Amino acid sequence: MKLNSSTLKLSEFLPYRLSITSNLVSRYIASAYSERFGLTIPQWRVIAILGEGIEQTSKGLVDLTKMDKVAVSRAVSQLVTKKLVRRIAVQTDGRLALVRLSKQGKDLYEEISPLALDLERKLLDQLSDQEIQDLHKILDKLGHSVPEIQV
Amino acid sequence: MKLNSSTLKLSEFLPYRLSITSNLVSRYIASAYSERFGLTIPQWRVIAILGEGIEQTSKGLVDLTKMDKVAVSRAVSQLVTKKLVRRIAVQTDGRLALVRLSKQGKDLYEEISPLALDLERKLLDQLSDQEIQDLHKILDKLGHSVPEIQV
DNA sequence: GCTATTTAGTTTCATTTGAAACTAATTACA
DNA sequence: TGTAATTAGTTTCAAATGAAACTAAATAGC
Repeated sequence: MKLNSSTLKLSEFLPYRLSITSNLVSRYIASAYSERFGLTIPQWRVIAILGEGIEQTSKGLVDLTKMDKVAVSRAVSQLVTKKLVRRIAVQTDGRLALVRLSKQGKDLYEEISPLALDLERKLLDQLSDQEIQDLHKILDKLGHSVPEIQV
Repeated sequence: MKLNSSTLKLSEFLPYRLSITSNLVSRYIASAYSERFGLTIPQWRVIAILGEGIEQTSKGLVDLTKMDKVAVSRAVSQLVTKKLVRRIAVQTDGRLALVRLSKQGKDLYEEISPLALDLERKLLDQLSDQEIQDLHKILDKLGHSVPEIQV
């Protein structure tokens, strides 16, 4: 394969290819969550993090989801409205609120997470285990190569 | 490395990782084009395609950039305003207009394309040639794994 | 030839997104 | 202590995005 070193071809330009593929995957995943559970990707990410542990502050969610604080703020508000999470004030620091899955939220998490893993499996179906490992490693490296705010 | 087969961890969930990394890369590239040339990513993609050949219809640009026709329509209009491209009516088919780089557009292309390759090189700096080839192959496979509209 | 369908491209409108400003609380430190 | 700086989180406003409706031209099928 030509390593695109001196001539520019958009179809082989990696930032372009990465963006196209990622958007394709995101749209696929987003439509599954939206159709089946009425969730947006930011909402789903918040639920996924909360499902992994007990609770998080919004700041914790920002760090763990890599979304910006506006996106997290909105996703949490929407999830509160849907009664999937609750906000719990912290006595010792009035700026903080812990976010925690409600019973309904936990049930939803239990229902979605197998689907998510299944979607991932379908997506990675054509890749060997080696390629999946390679991809993780490559994404790590790319993340570290981008100046400024890293993954 | 754990292959994430039965438990869900967002930080290892590939659709998520792909999206985060791709957005990071896109933001990095977008800010370079915007700061130095006042171009958006869609505008840049149109110029990149036109720089590879002589001219294209908007439909051709849609197919080659994988952007939707609204995005292409807007990018072309903006580039016409900036006098970087011209629209040329087609005598034999009144629906079509060919889009072609102006002299200024060509000059800009000549200036940007080395920068683009340079940004790509910086980004891929930590990857071996083998890994770069792997990444291309993996993106191909992922694109084909997504149901419906493929890359 | 004449109507129906398809195709190219644009416009409209509603939603999403993100930067910047803002509020409220905490911490630093003179 | 009291003021300045920092931190958590929300709101506001403007720009980007995308689906759907629309215009105009070409093609298909009768």
